[in-house]
Amino acid sequence: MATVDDVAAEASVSHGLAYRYFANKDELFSALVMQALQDPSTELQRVLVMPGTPGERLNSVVSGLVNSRRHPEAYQLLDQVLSSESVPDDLREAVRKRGQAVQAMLRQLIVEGQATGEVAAGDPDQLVRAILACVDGLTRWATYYPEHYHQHFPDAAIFLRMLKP
Amino acid sequence: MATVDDVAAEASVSHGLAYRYFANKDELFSALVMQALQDPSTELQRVLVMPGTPGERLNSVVSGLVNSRRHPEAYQLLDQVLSSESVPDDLREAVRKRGQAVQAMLRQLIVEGQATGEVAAGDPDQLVRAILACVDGLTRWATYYPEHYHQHFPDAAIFLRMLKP
Amino acid sequence: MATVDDVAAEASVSHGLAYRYFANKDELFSALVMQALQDPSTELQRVLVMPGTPGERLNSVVSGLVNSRRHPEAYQLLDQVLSSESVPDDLREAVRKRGQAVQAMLRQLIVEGQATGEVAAGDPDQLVRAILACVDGLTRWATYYPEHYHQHFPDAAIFLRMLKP
Amino acid sequence: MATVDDVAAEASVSHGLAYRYFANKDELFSALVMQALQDPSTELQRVLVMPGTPGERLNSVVSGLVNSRRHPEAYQLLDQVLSSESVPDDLREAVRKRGQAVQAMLRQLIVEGQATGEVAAGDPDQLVRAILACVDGLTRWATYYPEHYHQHFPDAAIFLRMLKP
DNA sequence: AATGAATGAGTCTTCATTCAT
DNA sequence: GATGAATGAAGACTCATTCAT
Repeated sequence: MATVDDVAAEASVSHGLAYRYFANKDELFSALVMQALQDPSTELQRVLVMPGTPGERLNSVVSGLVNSRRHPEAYQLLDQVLSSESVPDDLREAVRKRGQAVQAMLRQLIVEGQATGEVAAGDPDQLVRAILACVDGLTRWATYYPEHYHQHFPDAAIFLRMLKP
Repeated sequence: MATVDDVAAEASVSHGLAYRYFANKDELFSALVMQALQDPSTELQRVLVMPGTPGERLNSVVSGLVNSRRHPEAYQLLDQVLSSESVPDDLREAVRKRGQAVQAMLRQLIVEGQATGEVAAGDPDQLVRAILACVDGLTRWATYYPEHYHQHFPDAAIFLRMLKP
Repeated sequence: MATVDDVAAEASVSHGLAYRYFANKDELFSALVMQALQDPSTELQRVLVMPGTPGERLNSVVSGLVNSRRHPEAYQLLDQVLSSESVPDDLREAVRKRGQAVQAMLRQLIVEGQATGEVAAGDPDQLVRAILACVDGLTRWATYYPEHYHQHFPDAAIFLRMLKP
Repeated sequence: MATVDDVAAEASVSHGLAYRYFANKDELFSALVMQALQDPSTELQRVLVMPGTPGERLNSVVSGLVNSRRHPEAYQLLDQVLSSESVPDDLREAVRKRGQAVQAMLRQLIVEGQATGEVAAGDPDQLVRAILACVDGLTRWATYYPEHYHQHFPDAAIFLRMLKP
């Protein structure tokens, strides 16, 4: 991971000063993550209050999730939180919690969509996991194969086929 | 990353012994990764020489990839290689190379499948990325949400819908 | 060789601090040696530009070399550099180079002294080696028999007899 | 210093076997040194019982000491003992003791030589140190400037001039 | 007797953290 | 508030030593 000196230099302050604002490295890192945790969530909230059938709103949500990975910086940080062992447990838990909120929201839309016949039958939990695994995978690809990432970024429509009846 | 002591303890030996077998930590770690790199790859090769139409073989490959994540240990290690900064460059490159080999193979099948009409039209590169992002995402889910992973493991059929015309 | 902890403790600082000033142990040790290499060399240069016959200047040089061993600390360090296997090659070479400079200077004076008849005839290289072996030997004695070293420190006149015609 | 593996390999046995013969590395090293301590001493004993005036015998002793450094291997080992910090104290003491025996012997001959007028007047201890410093210095030169060592090995006569009245 | 697999204490090095200025 | 000198805990690596075979 980045050293405290790295982070402080990035902010153009001394590492000593960082300890005036944050008790330790974990808290400094947590603060950065919490910030990333806020930004994108708002976008999702808007989708939830949108009008339309469950299937239509599901389309919007999934498209939003997929396309948000066109600028994956914030998500890459959240990714790191989950994969790094040196991250404090409570931070990892916070990130995981947020992931589960997205899961629950998606599950609700899927169940409603199945009721209206707009979404394929089947275990809604499996469908949620399938969709979210894809979105998470996109984040990883953005990180590790950045060269061709934008050129062949998959259209959200492809992922939506998984939900088609 | 795991310490040499961690790895040695995992094998129930002292860290000193590890250095009888591996020149340094990098080589120890490389050996573990190379092993993970071998094991599952053979399975994929078999699928390639299978009989059947491109679409049928594509079904097999994707099902194989998806279901291989039911036991994600080896893939988690490969995941780590890509995400950890402290991994030697040549090792990361080896893992990336292998990923690209899978990409190429999948792309070939998709192009053939589109020719026979078994696979949806569209940029084959996008389809490849969509599929592989999903598979990669499954590995992450296995790692960070292990509790409910097996209960609601998505059926390969869900992912195959992305390729359906 | 001394450990980094030893050297740091000698300077009453933590080993960690040593790494603020020196990239690694080799550079720390090199710095100490280079310092020892500078200090006494200046003295010799002054003798070379002294007035007087070759024989007189030779007397001064040899007396200077011999008496410099009354405070052998710096020379002991140079001694260590040559005798320790764990010293980096370039450092050893620097010390060796300096020894050869002293040799060359001494040889020149001896040849001139032989021309004026102030120095005994014979292979000048042998005479150089004889004189310098003695001086080196004094350094060793200072190190390993420090008890009686100062009480019976040999007068430079004794060594000068080796050069008397 | 050499590792136990090095020494064992030199003797074409496993390091494990070394521990059957020697309690530990120190004792192994001590045994090597003690062996070197025996060999050359016999030569000196013979000189002591030689006939002749003190001055003549002194000539023989010094010539013997100087010329013994034409094959300095054994003495280099003794050198190491004194200069290495990791040598057990009792071993260093043994080597030092032997050095002092040579000193005492030489001093006796010098005192007798001064009585007969064959040796220059002056503090006999200084003369002893001067002679032995030279001999020790020769050992060092053999070790650290081996290239030109034999070509210009100083004749014993040069050193004997230090004792000339 | 002989081997070499196995252990762990000791050393170099990094980096989070503290604190005098 | 702000800096960076200083510390020490932790990790990679070496090697003397032990012991099962």
